[in-house]
Amino acid sequence: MAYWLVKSEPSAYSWDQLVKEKSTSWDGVRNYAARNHLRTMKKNDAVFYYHSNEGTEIVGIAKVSKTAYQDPTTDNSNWVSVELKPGKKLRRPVGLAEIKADKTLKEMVLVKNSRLSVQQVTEAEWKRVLELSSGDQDS
DNA sequence: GCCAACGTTGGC
DNA sequence: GCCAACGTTGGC
Repeated sequence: MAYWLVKSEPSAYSWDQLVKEKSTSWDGVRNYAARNHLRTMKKNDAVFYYHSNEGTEIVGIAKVSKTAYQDPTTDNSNWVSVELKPGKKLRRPVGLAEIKADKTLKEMVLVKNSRLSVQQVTEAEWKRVLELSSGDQDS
């Protein structure tokens, strides 16, 4: 299983909205690197849900419920989307400042290339974020 | 609201 | 195929 991170501005589509709708088509991606990641996603892959602009924190874990298909918002077959459904909300959101300050996490794509909207997350990074979100295991 | 970083476009 | 110009993103 692979780990990912997707970004969304809460004013456009928030975690709460995903929870409420129970599933969403992750479309509108118009960046080749992000697109390639979407294509690589497998069913049940785990996806961190990051709020950009407002909050700037990882708030929850989504799951890939349907692998890549033609993006319904365009006729251009270059672009794909996947279907995501909400998994668990983090016990405590993990903020960007915290990520930047953490030894394990400061190499995350989120820090290195903050503009990429669909990113890969390593297993070590995944586990570390979960540690931080569950509280007190500070380094 | 500002600005740096990045991706894309288009002229040559 | 290079590179300057431009638009967009996102942190602050």
